Amino acid sequence: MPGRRWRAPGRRRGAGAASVPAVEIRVFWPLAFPCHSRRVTDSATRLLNWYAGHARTLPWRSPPGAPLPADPDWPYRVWLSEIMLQQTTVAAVQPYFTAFTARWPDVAALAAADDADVMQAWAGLGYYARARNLLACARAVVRDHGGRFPGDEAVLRSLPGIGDYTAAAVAAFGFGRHAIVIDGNVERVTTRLFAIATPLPAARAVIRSRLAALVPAAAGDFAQAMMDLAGRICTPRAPRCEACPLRPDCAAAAAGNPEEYPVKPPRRARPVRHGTTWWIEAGGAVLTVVRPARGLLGGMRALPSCDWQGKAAPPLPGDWHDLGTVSHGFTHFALQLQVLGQRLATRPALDGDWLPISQLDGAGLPTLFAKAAVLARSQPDRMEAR
DNA sequence: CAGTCGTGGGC
DNA sequence: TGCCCAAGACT
Repeated sequence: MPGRRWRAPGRRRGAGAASVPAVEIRVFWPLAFPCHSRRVTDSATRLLNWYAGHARTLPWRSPPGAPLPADPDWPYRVWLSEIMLQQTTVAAVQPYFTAFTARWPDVAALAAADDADVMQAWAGLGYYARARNLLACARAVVRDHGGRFPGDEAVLRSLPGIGDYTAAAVAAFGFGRHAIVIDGNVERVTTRLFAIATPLPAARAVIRSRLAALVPAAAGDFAQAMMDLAGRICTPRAPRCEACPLRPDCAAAAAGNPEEYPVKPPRRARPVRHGTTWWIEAGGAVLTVVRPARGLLGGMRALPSCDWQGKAAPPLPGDWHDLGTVSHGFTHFALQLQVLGQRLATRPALDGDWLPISQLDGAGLPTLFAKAAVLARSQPDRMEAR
């Protein structure tokens, strides 16, 4: 039986994890679903056995085979991590997750936070709509759900910033519910496993139905295992099939072309846009603005700038000094941002906030404007006071 | 459906 | 260097 093949992982963390008896762990295992074929059940078991010995240790993850942490804020931590992990690497998320959970240890604390503080804390992580939706979601949980995250997938799905993937992930990882968790990792492993040649996104219906027959009772561990497998073995390029527990089952490996999955539509060329930002300095302070809530870098603190789609007039007349150009790549276009600077004896009457230059590093500028600020500060002699 | 929305790392 | 990529959601 599958349970006998399980062995205790080398290292474990979390309350009570080390004392969990084998018999208790076994109930999480995919013990013979009548609707599953033998082969599919074996695939899930092979993956879980691999995961038991190879799971990454992450602060938002309970160890393989372990019961859910008793911490009442566990779902909050899972949710926070999943929002941060959307299109973002584990390495990039970790310091932000640590900072957020230290500063806002539960959903009520986050819901009570000032918008500006959360946006500032999110600065540098990207996709800033996530931060706006993060606050909206925390406040909805407090207002509509008594400060406790719902465990039901459909209810989770109705909250701001939570789509199909995140709803399933929070239900499975945060509440131990049975859910079909599908992200880019799972898509890659699944399309290779079954050699699904339909291009994305049309392939998603097939992926879901194939996966539904594969997910065992331990749905959370299974999904985490798929992600670790995708990150370390079933990688986008040069997959290490020789080390893969699913090698015996994998149609793409058998055909010798795992790298050809998933099939994606051709990418559009990324245009280059040109824009201007203005460094306006007076008395050791620089003028900053908060960008409109929606759109690119929405809601973030920034330097005054044009919309880099057309011409824009400078916020004040005078002799502008060319401080250079910043190159920055966004998802669907590249930006060449010219930085023009002017140092004034007194602050002109302009909308925005004057920040001491010494405090700019912690001010929560997105990377684009942080680059522009570095450029401006690196050549103070280029700007003459008038 | 297809476009919008960041950033840093790897090759 | 330039391109692809990473635990997607929203419109």
